[in-house]
Amino acid sequence: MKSDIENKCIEKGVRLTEQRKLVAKIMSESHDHPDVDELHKRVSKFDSKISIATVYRTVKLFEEAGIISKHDFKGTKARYEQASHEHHDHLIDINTGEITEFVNQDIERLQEKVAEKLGYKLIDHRLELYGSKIKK
Amino acid sequence: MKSDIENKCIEKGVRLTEQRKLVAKIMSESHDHPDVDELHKRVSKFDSKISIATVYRTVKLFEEAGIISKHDFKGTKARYEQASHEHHDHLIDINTGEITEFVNQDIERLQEKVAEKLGYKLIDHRLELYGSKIKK
DNA sequence: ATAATTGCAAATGCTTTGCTTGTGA
DNA sequence: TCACAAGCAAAGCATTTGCAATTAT
Repeated sequence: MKSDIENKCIEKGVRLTEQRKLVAKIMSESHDHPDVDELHKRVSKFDSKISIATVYRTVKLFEEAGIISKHDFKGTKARYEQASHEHHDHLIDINTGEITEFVNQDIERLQEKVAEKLGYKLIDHRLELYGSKIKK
Repeated sequence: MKSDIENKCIEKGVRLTEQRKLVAKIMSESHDHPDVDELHKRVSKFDSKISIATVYRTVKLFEEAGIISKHDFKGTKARYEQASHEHHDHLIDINTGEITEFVNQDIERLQEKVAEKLGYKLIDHRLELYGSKIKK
């Protein structure tokens, strides 16, 4: 059956090819934040001839359609995740690279306030926490 | 006389060359957030033979010594500013690229709390607001 | 003196693109 | 059918690096 992302492509009128369906499927099933290289590795298991240029073009296309999100965390290549309904931010483990998602409405509200106070309408933001696990 | 950054270099035992002194001087006097290209342009007015490779090496050196800070804002090349005593975050005007610095202790505190709740010690963070000016 | 730094150009790493062939609606 | 997409290799862009010549301590 069709993957989540494939359905969103149909919704948005994004033309589907075999390669795009495959990237859609893999991204739909990935619950981490793979970079393009990793994504290319994953799709290559199902289509050994898919070009990395196609993967680059596809993630860009999906991102521009608002179907997936791109993140440029410090010191890493661009990573992608399925765009989710609820907005969230990220905490990155500086030792392992592990990513935890979180939502904090208080911070969200304060950001708007800060922007407003400075005479701006908040359009977008980036909040990343970098930390190390506390052993208990 | 010696620039702020030049003094910090002496403090930290960073070897000073003519080129480094010049970059130090320009960065000390710059109250914006120039990228390497812009910085190279500015120092070239005083030393037309300075290589951009040297500028790259110098900002990297200063950054590793904690004397200047590097920022990778969305969709731009790396930009630098003199490391300042008080921590602050940035609001970027999405239309003009203009940068406004701000501090918000409530947000800072909440970030620590979020990290803690997730089992992490907060080591570093990145908070950037992207907005457009409200015309009044 | 001599270990570190410069300038240059070549190399790098990630990402994009031109072009020819293939393909989805 | 035929505008658009894929694959390949080449190009692009920011940044780094090897090497021979120069310089700071």
